[in-house]
Amino acid sequence: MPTTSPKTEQLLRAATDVFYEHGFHRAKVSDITEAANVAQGTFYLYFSSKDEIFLELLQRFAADLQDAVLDFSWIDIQSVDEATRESQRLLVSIFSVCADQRKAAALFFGAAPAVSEEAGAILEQFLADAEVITAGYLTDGMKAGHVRPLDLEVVSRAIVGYIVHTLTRTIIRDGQNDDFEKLAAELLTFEFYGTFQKREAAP
Amino acid sequence: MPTTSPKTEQLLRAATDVFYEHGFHRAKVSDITEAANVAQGTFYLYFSSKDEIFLELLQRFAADLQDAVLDFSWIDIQSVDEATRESQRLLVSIFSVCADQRKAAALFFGAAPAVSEEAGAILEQFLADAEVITAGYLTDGMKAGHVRPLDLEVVSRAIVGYIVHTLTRTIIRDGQNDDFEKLAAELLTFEFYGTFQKREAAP
Amino acid sequence: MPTTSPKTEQLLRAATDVFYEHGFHRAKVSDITEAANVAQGTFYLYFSSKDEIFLELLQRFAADLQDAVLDFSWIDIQSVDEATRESQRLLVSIFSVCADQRKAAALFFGAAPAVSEEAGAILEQFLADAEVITAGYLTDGMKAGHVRPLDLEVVSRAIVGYIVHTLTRTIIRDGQNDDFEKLAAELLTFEFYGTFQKREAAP
Amino acid sequence: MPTTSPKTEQLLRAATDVFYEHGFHRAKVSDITEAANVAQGTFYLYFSSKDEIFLELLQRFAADLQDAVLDFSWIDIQSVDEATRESQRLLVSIFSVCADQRKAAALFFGAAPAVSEEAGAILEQFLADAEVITAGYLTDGMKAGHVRPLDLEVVSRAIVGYIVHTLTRTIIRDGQNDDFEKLAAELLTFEFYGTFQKREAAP
DNA sequence: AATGAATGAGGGTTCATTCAT
DNA sequence: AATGAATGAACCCTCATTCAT
Repeated sequence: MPTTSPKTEQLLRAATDVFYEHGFHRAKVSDITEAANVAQGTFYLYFSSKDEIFLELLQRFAADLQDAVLDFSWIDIQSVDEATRESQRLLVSIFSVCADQRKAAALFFGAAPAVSEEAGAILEQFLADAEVITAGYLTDGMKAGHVRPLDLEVVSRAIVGYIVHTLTRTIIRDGQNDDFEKLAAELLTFEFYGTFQKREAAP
Repeated sequence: MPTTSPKTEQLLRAATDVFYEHGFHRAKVSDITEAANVAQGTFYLYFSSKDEIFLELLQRFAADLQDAVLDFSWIDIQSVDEATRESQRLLVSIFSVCADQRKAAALFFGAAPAVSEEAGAILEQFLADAEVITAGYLTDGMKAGHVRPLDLEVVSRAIVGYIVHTLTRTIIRDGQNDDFEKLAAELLTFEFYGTFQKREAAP
Repeated sequence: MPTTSPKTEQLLRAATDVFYEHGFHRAKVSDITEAANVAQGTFYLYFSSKDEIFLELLQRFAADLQDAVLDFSWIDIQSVDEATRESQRLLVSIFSVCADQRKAAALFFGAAPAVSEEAGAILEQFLADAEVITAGYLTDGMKAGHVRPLDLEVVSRAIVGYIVHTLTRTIIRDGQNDDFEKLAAELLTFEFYGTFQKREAAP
Repeated sequence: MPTTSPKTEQLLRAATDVFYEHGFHRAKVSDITEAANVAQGTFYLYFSSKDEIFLELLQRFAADLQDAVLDFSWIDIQSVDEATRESQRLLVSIFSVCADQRKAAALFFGAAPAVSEEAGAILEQFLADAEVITAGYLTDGMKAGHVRPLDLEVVSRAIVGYIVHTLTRTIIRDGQNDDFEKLAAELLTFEFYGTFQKREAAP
């Protein structure tokens, strides 16, 4: 039912604000319509239920995130430097999407599973995809010889974890909005080289 | 109001199950009392509200987690090997607490912010503490010369992030229940050495 | 407000279908306009309310029924045979109107009182008229000597009752659509002679 | 869910009054609870919905009617006089049930189909049963030789029709409350002997 | 005349909490 | 302490009606 029309956008914007402010369950449909300056009944011309508008919210944000991720390609990456640069571009891109849509991002990462199975599944799918993609590029790196042997499942999940956590806390919660390059660089250095000063014997 | 009595425990156990199963908002107080085999009114002899029992749940779990973390001490750690061993012990300890209380852990990491400010604050405090502790031990490592120069805030948050994400997905969601040593070792190798094969120029 | 225009007819036809299908209260004005292939607002150009179109519906049907009844005249009836023939013609005529407008008939006899006082009053008036007319022809019959002494009120009501019941169940509900002569004949035999084999002592 | 308890009865009584007064669709659950002097929520401890209490109402009334009808038995009826007396007893019994529960009777015969398929089906079943029973006793009468040859379906339906119509108009609408014997006698004379003065040639 | 988007009052139902026993 | 029946505030959603175009 959710089409694209000015009212749809208006309601989605209002809903994002209201859900972010009060939480999905405490938010009333009338809060949303008030924020969108329309009558209560108007809501149901554009969305069939409170659940649906939340889902639509998530799906749009998830799509934007997907776009940021898929825009990035590992093909034709030759050198480590290139990989680093590309990885940085990817992180910055993800950070930007979340910074631009802070409230939607907060709902996506923080509220989805508490709302409904369906909403939780959207986040779930995103995380699963992210882990698969990460595992894929680790595999490529191993084949190319840049990446050491490691447990793909464990490490790819850890990588997704540090990114998501940085997103939810630094970008979304704290609202950090600049220096994404520096942030990404610091994180990638951690990912690539770890915390140790020098590598003694590779374990 | 929550004291310790058999009924209190009974209700907390039931609440954990019910909240985990249905989610906080869909769970009814009557679901909890049914699961606990007491009358509905009895609930209010032990807890003053539905919110309160959820809070109590979180606080108990948070305390257990704290215990696991605080049990671990960085004092008198001399060598890298020792640090590695201790770090592994810590991770395994955290994993065990979450595995033993899977449902409470799921509510703690997944549902808290959606329930109330107060509940969210408990998780928030835990994560903040974890980041501080992590930053502390990175600082120690830097002083001792094992840890390379790095942005404390960014990296400590990243470290907490990969751990929490592994907890919520591998331990809590997937229910992995053994091989914690191996899992911890793999993660620490990632944390210490990163993903790269060899360190070219340290950036 | 209801005038006669193609749209008025279109809407009335659609309303008949929709009310019959869903019942007055479950039927939405938008169902009617959809069925009539006009916009929702158009409805209110021709009818001032949902109640009004229902009323108009009933009134038209009631008028058609009236016509069928009034077409029939007791004047100049001399013999029993003639009375029988005329009565049969009347019944067949009533049956035909109801069969031709099955849905309107169903609404008239079945739904009117549940919709509004005013709607109920239309049916009420029809039944009262029918009883009066019936009493009138019984009186004529008594004067003429064909009809035995009887309680006019009770018997005329009983006569209207068996006819209405046959209408609502055989013609309207079952949709029987032919052999009205036979049906009418059978009913009139019942009305005139009762069920008994032979008349012992007239009570 | 509807059990027998003082509150159940209280609510059913109140619902009968309110539905009779306002009609099912205009009646609010809060009207019922006010009339029953309980809080709105209490309603849902005893009935799962507004539809359900209406259904329960109908079922109880239908059961009472059934009882009145089934109490009556054609077995061992030898003479016409006996049949007449028994028929009269039956009618009086039905009349009494409807007079004692005028409002429920009005809802049963007048409102059921407009409320829900399920409610309509209860009335439908009652009428169908009544026709079958009537056909049965006509058949017996034909075998015994008292009843003339006739179309069972048509005449049994006509008989049910005159009774139901008398019920709904004389007993229920007008509230006639005495002289049921006389009324029944007059009706049975009509049923048995028809309206004609004397039987000429049996048609 | 015609449209169809917008309105907003209204009501059924849920459920956390209370309280008489 | 324990019960569970009773409470009533809260809220989602429907749909008859209006109105700007």
